Amino acid sequence: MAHKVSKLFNETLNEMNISAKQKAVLQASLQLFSEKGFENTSTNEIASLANVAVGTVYQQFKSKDQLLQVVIESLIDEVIPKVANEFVAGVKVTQETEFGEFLQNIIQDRMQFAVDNLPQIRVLVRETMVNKKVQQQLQARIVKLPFDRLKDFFADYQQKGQIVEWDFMRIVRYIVGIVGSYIVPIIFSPGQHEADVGQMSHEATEVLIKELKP
Amino acid sequence: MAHKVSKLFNETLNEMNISAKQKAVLQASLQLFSEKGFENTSTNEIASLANVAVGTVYQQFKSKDQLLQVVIESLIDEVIPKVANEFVAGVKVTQETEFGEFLQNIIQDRMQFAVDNLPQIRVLVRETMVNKKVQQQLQARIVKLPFDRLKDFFADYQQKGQIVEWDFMRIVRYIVGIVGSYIVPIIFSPGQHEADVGQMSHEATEVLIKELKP
Amino acid sequence: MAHKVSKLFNETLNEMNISAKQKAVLQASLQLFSEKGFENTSTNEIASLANVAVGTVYQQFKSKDQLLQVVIESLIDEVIPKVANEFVAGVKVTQETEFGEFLQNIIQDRMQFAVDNLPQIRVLVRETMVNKKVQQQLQARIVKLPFDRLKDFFADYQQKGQIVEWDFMRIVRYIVGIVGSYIVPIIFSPGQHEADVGQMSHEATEVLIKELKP
Amino acid sequence: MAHKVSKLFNETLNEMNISAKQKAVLQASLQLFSEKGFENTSTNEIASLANVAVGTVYQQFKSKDQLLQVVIESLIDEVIPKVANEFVAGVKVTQETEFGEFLQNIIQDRMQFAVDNLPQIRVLVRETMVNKKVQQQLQARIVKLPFDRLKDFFADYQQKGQIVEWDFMRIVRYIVGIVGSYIVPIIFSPGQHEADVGQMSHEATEVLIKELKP
DNA sequence: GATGAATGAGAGTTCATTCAT
DNA sequence: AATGAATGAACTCTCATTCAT
Repeated sequence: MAHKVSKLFNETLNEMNISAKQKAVLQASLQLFSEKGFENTSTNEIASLANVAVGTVYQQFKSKDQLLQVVIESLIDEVIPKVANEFVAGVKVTQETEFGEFLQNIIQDRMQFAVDNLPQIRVLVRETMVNKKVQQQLQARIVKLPFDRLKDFFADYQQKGQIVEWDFMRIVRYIVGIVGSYIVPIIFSPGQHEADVGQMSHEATEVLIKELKP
Repeated sequence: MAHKVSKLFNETLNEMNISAKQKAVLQASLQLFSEKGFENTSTNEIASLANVAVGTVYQQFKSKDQLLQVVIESLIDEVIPKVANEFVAGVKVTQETEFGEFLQNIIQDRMQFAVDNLPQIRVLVRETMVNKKVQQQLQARIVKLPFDRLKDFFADYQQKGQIVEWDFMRIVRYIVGIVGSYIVPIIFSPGQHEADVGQMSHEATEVLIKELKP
Repeated sequence: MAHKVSKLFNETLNEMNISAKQKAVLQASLQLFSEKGFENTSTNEIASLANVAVGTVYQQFKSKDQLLQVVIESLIDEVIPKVANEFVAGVKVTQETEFGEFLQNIIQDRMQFAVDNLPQIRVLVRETMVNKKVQQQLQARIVKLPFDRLKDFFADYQQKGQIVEWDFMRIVRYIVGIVGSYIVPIIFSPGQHEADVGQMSHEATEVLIKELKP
Repeated sequence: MAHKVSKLFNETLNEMNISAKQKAVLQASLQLFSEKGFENTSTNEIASLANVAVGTVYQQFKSKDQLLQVVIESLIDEVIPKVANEFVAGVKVTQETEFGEFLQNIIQDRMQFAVDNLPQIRVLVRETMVNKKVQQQLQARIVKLPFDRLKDFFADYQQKGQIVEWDFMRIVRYIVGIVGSYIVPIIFSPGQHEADVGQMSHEATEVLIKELKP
């Protein structure tokens, strides 16, 4: 179930009807913005990583800011919904699935996803901190994500009396909080952790099951 | 128990044996780095906010990078330990204090602290994402923070059988995770939330008590 | 007698044996050079006003400079001689025509011509100021203009004792000077004057008759 | 009576309270704008002619456009009024002065002035053709020039019956027209004419006296 | 002939840093 | 110690020109 954002990003670029060079520009931008941050990346660097002349960058994109916008918007408006859809659709659950197993699956999957896509997550996090427009776009997108199927599962477990009768958003908040307590340190310290997703997801599931008991 | 980082930052500057002008420079730097980010702040802006000539900035500080270093180091090596000390020292607990009350106090206090010091937290978070040196410094400092007294309290509650026998770091991780699930959205969306610390800390305590039950 | 330069320019283009697209390029160039000046006009703008791809511009013309050359040369070497010929040929004069009537006709005609063709005159004036080659071309052309018929008329009036025995060029200089004193302000302030050609030519004729009396 | 605009321009710069380097920048700008036109002059060229670093140009002036503005405004709002004042004040005329002598003096003086200051006149002419703001500023300034003393002289000659009873502005128009018929060709062809101011002013005076007879 | 994406030299501009005062 | 004009490397961006399609 875990995806490579870079692959989905490339698919998005393919749908954008731009030339191979322009795609290379956007890929180089994503990579460099992720590695060094937007302000510390020069258009010259982007061009040379993309094997392209500086002017080519500006053929399609009006400014460096617009380049960021396009990269971020692709992530927010194209990649994130795809990721969310595939994630939600990929959740395997039957009438017999215990909540613990269900939760373990979700958590392991999302942790693996985070660990697999640290650079792209970092760009989004960083730009969200600096750029108001990005904040609003991301927020607007998150609100619209199709979590209905997931919501239904949780409602089912609530009806069966397996988990507490809290609001769906509150439950999500705590799952994200506990998962984040493992993932955020990794996001912030690149290359320092050997992330053991199995161990982390096991622990996180344990505590969350306890937390969400009726 | 909650503190104003800016006040502690000023105290730190007073101890640094620098002139009033240089203090103003550091204060202006912290403010502007927090508002616009390091890269988007020019030395001219810093100088003019500090009511000082550009040259004066370079009298004391070798470079703009050093200026950031000094600001960040002051926060990490002076302010954070003070904050931690005062926090830990300020925790009121007796033999009769129930764990719930103890936890509620801690959480409310730290949430209030976070809400009161958003700009400074933002600088640290942002620079930690871009700047490897800052990452290492912050990490090295956190490890050395004097949490022994706190640790003892938790050990006590564990001995009394009031909380689960998890590792202290694991317990802290979950507390930070749950508290973070309320605070992080506020850090990322400046000016959008009316933070109701009372309500938030109440909810967070409720879930954490459940989570930490034996 | 007054002509539209744009019409003559088009005729010139028709004689040039170039494609419709290339004609559109030259027309767009003339228009944009006149509106914004050569340096402030980009080849992209020319192409898009001409509804043509940039490459098409360079199919026919070696460089942007050559484009200017062609436009200017068409004006100087084709349009101006035509204008001059038609003007000179169109002067109606018989043995009975008084000098005043003759002069009034000439002046009114040329003033109307100037007012009708301000944009093209502006291009020529502007480029003449910046571009040495244009200066030389224009000068060389003016010297060769076929003013013989006009010269004869003036010689006739001189023989009849109706006008002063000045050199033809000196007479022309003063006519141009007086007419210019009305027209130049209009050239320099686009859109500010309601040019009353009747009134202006009347005044100019009055003073010139006086001036050219024997 | 004839002045060097460059000297008056320098005086204006001295009154502007700017450093020697900044003065050099403005002088270099005037020179280059005059020689090659604004668009064909690069900030690098200005800096190197002024013996200054590129950055220095931008220390005082926000943009290349502002540099032009400052140069033009100095000419229009400082130099031109000074020139006009000195010219009008310098006109020597007594009750005995014949109109012809009076006119000859004026014309020779202004022709000499024009010939002596061709570069600066060229900048103004050229920018007036391209730049609407300059047009308005120049026009607004010309209207306010203090020609009262001159007007009185002409009124005197009119009362004495020595010249025709035309409106002052109409008389000025024709003087400018005739003088212009000698000067404009020189403005437009730099370095081609050996301007014989004596001969030119003599001819111009001759025709103007005739023209302005009652 | 026509196209327009690609090119890269060079433009205007910024800004961390220096240094004479 | 403080000043701020001066510096120039490096940035973003433009645009005349080319060339594979």
